[in-house]
Amino acid sequence: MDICKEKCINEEKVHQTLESLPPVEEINQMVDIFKALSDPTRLKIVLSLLEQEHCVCDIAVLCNQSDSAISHQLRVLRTMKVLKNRRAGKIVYYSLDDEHVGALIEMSLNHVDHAHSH
Amino acid sequence: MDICKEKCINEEKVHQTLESLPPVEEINQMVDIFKALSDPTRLKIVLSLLEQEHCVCDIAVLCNQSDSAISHQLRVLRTMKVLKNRRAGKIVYYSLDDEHVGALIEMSLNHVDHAHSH
DNA sequence: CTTTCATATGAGCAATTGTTCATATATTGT
DNA sequence: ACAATATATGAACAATTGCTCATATGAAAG
Repeated sequence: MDICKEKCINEEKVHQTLESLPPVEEINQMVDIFKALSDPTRLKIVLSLLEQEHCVCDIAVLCNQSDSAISHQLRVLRTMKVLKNRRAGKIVYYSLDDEHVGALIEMSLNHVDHAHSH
Repeated sequence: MDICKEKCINEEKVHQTLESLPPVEEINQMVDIFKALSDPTRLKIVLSLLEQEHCVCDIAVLCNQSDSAISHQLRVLRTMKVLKNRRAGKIVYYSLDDEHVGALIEMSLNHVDHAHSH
């Protein structure tokens, strides 16, 4: 918090912004959600599950990836509480476990659609 | 598109979902935004710039990082068109260049606040 | 024009990530 | 009990990432 001397720092502005920042804990949780969606395979998985559940095998087809690769990524998303699963015999069905993820994806679609007018 | 035989695949459901998926191009752009926000330093930078512009030096203080590290990350965010900058003498001020990023962050804060009730 | 200060950049390196391959577990059918 | 099938997991490895350190650029002041 001790903003040092002899530098180009605008202490006033820094202090203002410092107060407005969320606690570290929250920032890290936000990072985790973004990280979950920041890989093409994982994003495709989540996109695939927006409307209906799917089994591992179907998700692998949808993502053009091996069952194993998908299983690894499903574990990541499960651990992050983005997805949940239910077992039906040999088959395991995955579905969304986070109501907010849909909204996040919607926003990112907005970003992409209204492409930059630079 | 040729969904193979002899497998546990539910072709019906896979086809439905396949049609609902955005084109690869769009998915990659979405991934890029999420990637931009999926690092604690970069997210903190963007959070710091939500309300007002800051110079590189101030951002470094706000993020507890070296000027160099911040400069590297600012370049990443500039390249991704998340930030823009303006020069005032020796000092360079950075600010948001993407109206949608604010909304994205808002959504992720929602996610964090209404913490999972599992 | 030389020095100083703010920022940018390149090389290098440790840490992390996403996949493959081999193997394990779980459930069903024979 | 055993084989077959769906999913999960661990080790290994290449690729990517985010930082540091040294150095370069660009602007103001002496």
